[in-house]
Amino acid sequence: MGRAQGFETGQAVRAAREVFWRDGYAEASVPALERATGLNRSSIYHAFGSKRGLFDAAVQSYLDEVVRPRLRPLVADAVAPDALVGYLTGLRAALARAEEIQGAAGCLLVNTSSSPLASDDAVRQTVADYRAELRAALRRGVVAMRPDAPEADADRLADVCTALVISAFTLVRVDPPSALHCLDTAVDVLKH
Amino acid sequence: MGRAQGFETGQAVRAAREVFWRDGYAEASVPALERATGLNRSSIYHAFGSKRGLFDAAVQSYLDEVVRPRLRPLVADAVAPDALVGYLTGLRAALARAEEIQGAAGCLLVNTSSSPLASDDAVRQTVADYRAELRAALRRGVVAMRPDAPEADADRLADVCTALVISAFTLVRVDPPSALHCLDTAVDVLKH
DNA sequence: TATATACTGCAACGAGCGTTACACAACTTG
DNA sequence: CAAGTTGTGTAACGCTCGTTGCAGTATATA
Repeated sequence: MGRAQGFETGQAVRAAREVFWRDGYAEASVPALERATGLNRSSIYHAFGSKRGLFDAAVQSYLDEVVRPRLRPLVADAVAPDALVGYLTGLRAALARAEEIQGAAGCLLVNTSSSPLASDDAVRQTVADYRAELRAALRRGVVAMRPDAPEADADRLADVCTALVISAFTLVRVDPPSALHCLDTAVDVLKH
Repeated sequence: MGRAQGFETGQAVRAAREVFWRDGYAEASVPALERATGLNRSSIYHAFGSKRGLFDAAVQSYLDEVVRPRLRPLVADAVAPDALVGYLTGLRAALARAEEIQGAAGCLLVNTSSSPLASDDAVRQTVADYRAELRAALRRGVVAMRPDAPEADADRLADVCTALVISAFTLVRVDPPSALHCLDTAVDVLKH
């Protein structure tokens, strides 16, 4: 009963996500979020309670719609031998693309981890979980690639790949060539 | 001629540096900088012109007093074979220590690279140079460790180490164990 | 000692922030 | 059709931000 919501929630969250992605939590102003979502403050605060509530929804949407789809081939029942290389090259293309499309660059969660919001326990947990998820997926890719390698080698390779990916995210804004080079190095490392 | 400055510039910059390090540029408020440095706004603005001027001084001080001293053994005339491992273990200790002492964590420049300030050309250049400097130093360490290794191997090892170090910086705030593990992995990789 | 110069304290500025209050419009339910 | 509930628009709130003006103080030079 009552009036129906005049906008699609998922679409609004997606628009807000881009702003948080580009500007970070603190520097994403509510007026900017209004503009991006096309919503009035009233609608935002009614639907999400606060700026932080919208951010949390954006993070959830980021995990569900950006991170996990990209990692899916690495957590499938049967992981293809070249799934990890495919992930890395796909990510490379995405990083290069994101650079020119708009300001949103790198990884929303990695960006967040170097901000004061990282002191928030909920955020900290989310980012830690994300890192563990990424690492576990990459490890699956390593194992699919080299089924006979010792566990210690798989662990080490997974750690190295994870670090190279995170570094790429970190560097995209300030040094895009280095960022892309990180992912190339990851592919290179996997072939030795 | 005229009245002498009542505070030591280097000391004030060092105090401000900690605040920027902990909170980032945008979230470091001028009142917080006043408190940390013990200076009045007037003194800050007279000496540094603006908040941004103080930040630039803080970055310079960070490079001169934190980054370069730590990298010195790696750019000496004769680099010791275990200089790189020494750097990594020293950094590990520093990361673990910084966690408990105060909020300032990770690397001031790496933290900055995931913030909107990274869009500033001067900042971007500084961070890019820093990354190149770090990578070059680590490469020297690799070469000192394995004088007979092919160039391509040295490059790859240097890239991997650089990425592991940057990842460690990125993760310190949200997942300290993983951050320390990155540096352990770097040492591990160097021994294979 | 007189004068010019440089540093500091106090107070206020305009602007933007995130948030809230309230009235009105739209629609579902009885 | 009436009642009740929910979404939207307008306006303002109190607060903090970075910055500036200005008077006053301390020092170096002449």
